[in-house]
Amino acid sequence: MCPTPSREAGRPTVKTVAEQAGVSSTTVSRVLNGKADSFTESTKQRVFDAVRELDYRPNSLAVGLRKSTTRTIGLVIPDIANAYFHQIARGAEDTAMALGYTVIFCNTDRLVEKELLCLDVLTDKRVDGIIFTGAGINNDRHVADRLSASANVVTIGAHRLPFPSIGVDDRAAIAAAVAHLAEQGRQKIACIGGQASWLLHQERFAGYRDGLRKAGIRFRRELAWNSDLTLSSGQEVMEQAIVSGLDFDAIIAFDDYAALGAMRALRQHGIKVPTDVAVIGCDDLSISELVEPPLSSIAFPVYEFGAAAVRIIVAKSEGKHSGESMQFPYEIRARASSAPSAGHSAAV
Amino acid sequence: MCPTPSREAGRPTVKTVAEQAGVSSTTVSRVLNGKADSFTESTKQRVFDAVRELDYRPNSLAVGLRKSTTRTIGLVIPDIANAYFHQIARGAEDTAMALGYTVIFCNTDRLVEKELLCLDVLTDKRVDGIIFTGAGINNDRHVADRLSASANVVTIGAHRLPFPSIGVDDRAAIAAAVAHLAEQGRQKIACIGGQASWLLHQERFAGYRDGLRKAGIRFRRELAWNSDLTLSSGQEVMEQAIVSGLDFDAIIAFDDYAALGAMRALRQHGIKVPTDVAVIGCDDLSISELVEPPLSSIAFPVYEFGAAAVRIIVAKSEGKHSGESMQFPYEIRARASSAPSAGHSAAV
DNA sequence: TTGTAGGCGTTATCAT
DNA sequence: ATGATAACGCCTACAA
Repeated sequence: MCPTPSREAGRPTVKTVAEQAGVSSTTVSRVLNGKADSFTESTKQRVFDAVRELDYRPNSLAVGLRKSTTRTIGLVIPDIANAYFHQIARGAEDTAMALGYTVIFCNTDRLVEKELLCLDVLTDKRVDGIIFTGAGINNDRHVADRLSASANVVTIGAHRLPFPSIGVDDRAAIAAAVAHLAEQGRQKIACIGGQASWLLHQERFAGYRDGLRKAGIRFRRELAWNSDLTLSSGQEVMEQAIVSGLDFDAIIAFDDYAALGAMRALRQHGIKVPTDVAVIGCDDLSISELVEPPLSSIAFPVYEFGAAAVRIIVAKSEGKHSGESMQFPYEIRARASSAPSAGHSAAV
Repeated sequence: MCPTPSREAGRPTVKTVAEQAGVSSTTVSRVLNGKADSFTESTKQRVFDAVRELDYRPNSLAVGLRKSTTRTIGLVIPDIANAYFHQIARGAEDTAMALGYTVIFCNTDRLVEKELLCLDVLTDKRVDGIIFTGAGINNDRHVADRLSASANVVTIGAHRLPFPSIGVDDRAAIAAAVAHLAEQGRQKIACIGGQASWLLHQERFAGYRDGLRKAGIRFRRELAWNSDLTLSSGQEVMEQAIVSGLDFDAIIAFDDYAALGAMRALRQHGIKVPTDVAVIGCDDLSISELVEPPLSSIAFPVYEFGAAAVRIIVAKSEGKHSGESMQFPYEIRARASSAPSAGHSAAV
């Protein structure tokens, strides 16, 4: 009448299985956990049969309580709706799932209170580790203060936290982008940065100046603009620059959203990209190659960031100490927005 | 020397707090859970002080085990990297966090095995409910079979599962989009659909035919194309149609990605949008208004989908039975791709 | 080769 | 107004 055992509240426990199999719960546990090779075949078989018939699955709450490890990883993200974080999330979840781990995620909007709340919630849930992304914008003292130094944490992106970190050489990446623009014969290269207090901005801004210096171009303060690295903010800043009558023939934005906003402002003023102004962004969002003209950008292996973070956490959690920081390569994706005849890619 | 209590493995428990406060652990638990208003002020105070000093936070594993509720919600998504799901995820997480819940998410790529795996993992973790999104593509029998009928599940989008469902009237939405194209004077309206077996496709395709009928346009089989509703698939299908020399002056795609792919193919063939062909998509991804020309689309309150799903689950989980299905309004966002002088919006 | 008993941290029941 | 105790489901010494 009811062949498939229902998955109601009253789910079977080790005890149920033990009774059904006619053994003790110890035996069930050991068979299921692969301990003790020394078991009668018939015993094992009876246990497995009972498990199948009852559709038994261990209660991970109980397991977690007992073993104080939950095979769960917390992912702290500013905003899952921001394209930059999709691939991180995807990489993390894929890898976690493949390793038998689960991912809990929280959005912080870079709000300190929310960051702390997330940290607390995750700690309460006894996650085995936490991936902390997208900061380097707030001062992150509060994070360090809330976490024990021995916590299993990995940061992604520019941070100053005492944990293994994953990312790219932001400074060199931006410098390479500037070099790319210079190679196209651009000499008046402006930059749309973030806010001066952001660690991320500081790194990339240093790269911008490096790039100019190496290209033999003098840095001009009036061509270095600050934004929030959002679409609207990029548009605004560009608008300002145009109406101010500033003279430039190229733009490097520290973020694709800002670059897209800038392109929109340029279009509205009838300024042609790349003829009049070449544009290159940063992060290579999936949108970027869809706009007209396709936006050049600096690509990072973001999926790998998430995957690597999980691997580091799992390794440490399982006793293998691999907990090192990692630097990934970046790649300039030259498209029509910065190169008359686009298409080539330069990796580092 | 060490003012901030460290959060090492040896975290304080109720017992620790009890000792520190000079009361029993029962008292601690009751004070903390707001039971028993009948407590000496001094007792309460001592407990709260101890909690603060020790930085005590309950172990949610133990709580979950005891109360068999985890304040955790599972979010099953085909692919978090697909723009359609960002706002769902965001809406779900925001709402969950505000209600004191946590979200676990898994990507399934619409693979049956992965869907089942997710379901099992979430059940093992004793989540209080599951949000199941983006199906109506697979036959979802396997999902229903794996879940107890009393499970706290909410589906988002076209499904045939015996659970409360959230979405829009897909059929009416597409019909409205066809009406919009007809209003622009378009008579040869083609459609880029999904696969015939997809529930989602069936609904929207019915809407396409409804729309044609109401506009007094005869349905022509050769203008109804099937795709995977991806960028590349949309591009391919469009390519095919063009080289086949088919005659059409408008396109409705059942998904923005497909529409964007189609626009790319049109551009490559020098066909002007909207002059030669008007295009409208579906889902109104955030990308869509960034391309040139901006893509018209049907917008759904996707953030609300996620939020509402969480609210339904939480309500049911906490005993209030609100578990009803919900239909949200859609809105035609007419932009330059379908309207010479774009800008107006028609909501329903 | 297998079973018994205790405890992970919490809350609920029953006393006092 | 507060405490002792048991139980949630599991794993793991320690015994046999």
